[in-house]
Amino acid sequence: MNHSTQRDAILAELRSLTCHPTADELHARLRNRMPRLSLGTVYRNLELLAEHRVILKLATAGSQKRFDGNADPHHHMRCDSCGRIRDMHGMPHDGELEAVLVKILASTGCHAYQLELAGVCDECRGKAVQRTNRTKRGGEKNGG
Amino acid sequence: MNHSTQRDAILAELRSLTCHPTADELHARLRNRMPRLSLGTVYRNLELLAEHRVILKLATAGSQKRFDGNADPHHHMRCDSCGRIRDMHGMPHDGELEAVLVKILASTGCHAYQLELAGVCDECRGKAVQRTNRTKRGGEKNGG
DNA sequence: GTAAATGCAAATTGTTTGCTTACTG
DNA sequence: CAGTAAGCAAACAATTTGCATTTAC
Repeated sequence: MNHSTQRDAILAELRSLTCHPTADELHARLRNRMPRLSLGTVYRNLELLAEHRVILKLATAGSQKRFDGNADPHHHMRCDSCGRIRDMHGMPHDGELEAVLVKILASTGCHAYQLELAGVCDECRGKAVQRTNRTKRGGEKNGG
Repeated sequence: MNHSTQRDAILAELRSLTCHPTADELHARLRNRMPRLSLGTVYRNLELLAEHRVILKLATAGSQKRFDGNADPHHHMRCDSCGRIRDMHGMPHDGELEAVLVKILASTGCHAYQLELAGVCDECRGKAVQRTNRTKRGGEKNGG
């Protein structure tokens, strides 16, 4: 893997975000600074970086691939309503969970895990009180 | 949700499998018996069944959606080498893990979780001893 | 100077949708 | 019969690929 300006920029951008963007979201952001950056390059590099375990390709039930600049194992929650994926840190029993998972990794010989919780996020739960289900499905326009 | 012959067949087929087929894998299998079954119908029904939580739409890092006839929360392992997804039951510390996750669901208000472990499956590890890495990437032709 | 990476566009793949006809209750 | 669902084909979206050019070592 040679050095490349584009790859650096992609990685830096991804790392600067706490959300979990798709390839085209990253592309859109970077295009301001690098107008000639092509979407294909973004795809190629994200794939490459994930293969080298520099970043994480998320396991999600969604229709687009999402990436995470934080390659350390941690947990995600997918909101049933808005489709956003959020990091769960500092959730109750987090330490306990971590401990069990470390043991499981060791005993199975696996190198990583991804945990996706499904539910309705705080933000959407808040909304639901005011206007109850105006739209049927939130979809996944916003990635989180 | 009305009753439908096709939906029954799709569900039965999915439940009869321990692997986690894609829509077109299911379609291919069913087509023997139901030659006029269309792929669109398979997609529509899988989506519907998953929405009603009768089956599980898997969260995976792969490029195709995979479904699981077993809607009860359980764990999966994705093989880095062959791409197959396997159920992990009876793994060490399973009970412990379950217990923590139940607590976490309760305290976060989530209704489900999916855990995907990543590593190399027993079968591939076996092969690797005999012929070390003849093909670079196993891809994900075989779904698990 | 050779291998790797880019940009661009075209191709491919997976999934969804529109519409007409056929079931189900 | 009124509402769902199916079949089929066309549309769509996301991702990958081929190829000529550029960049890194």
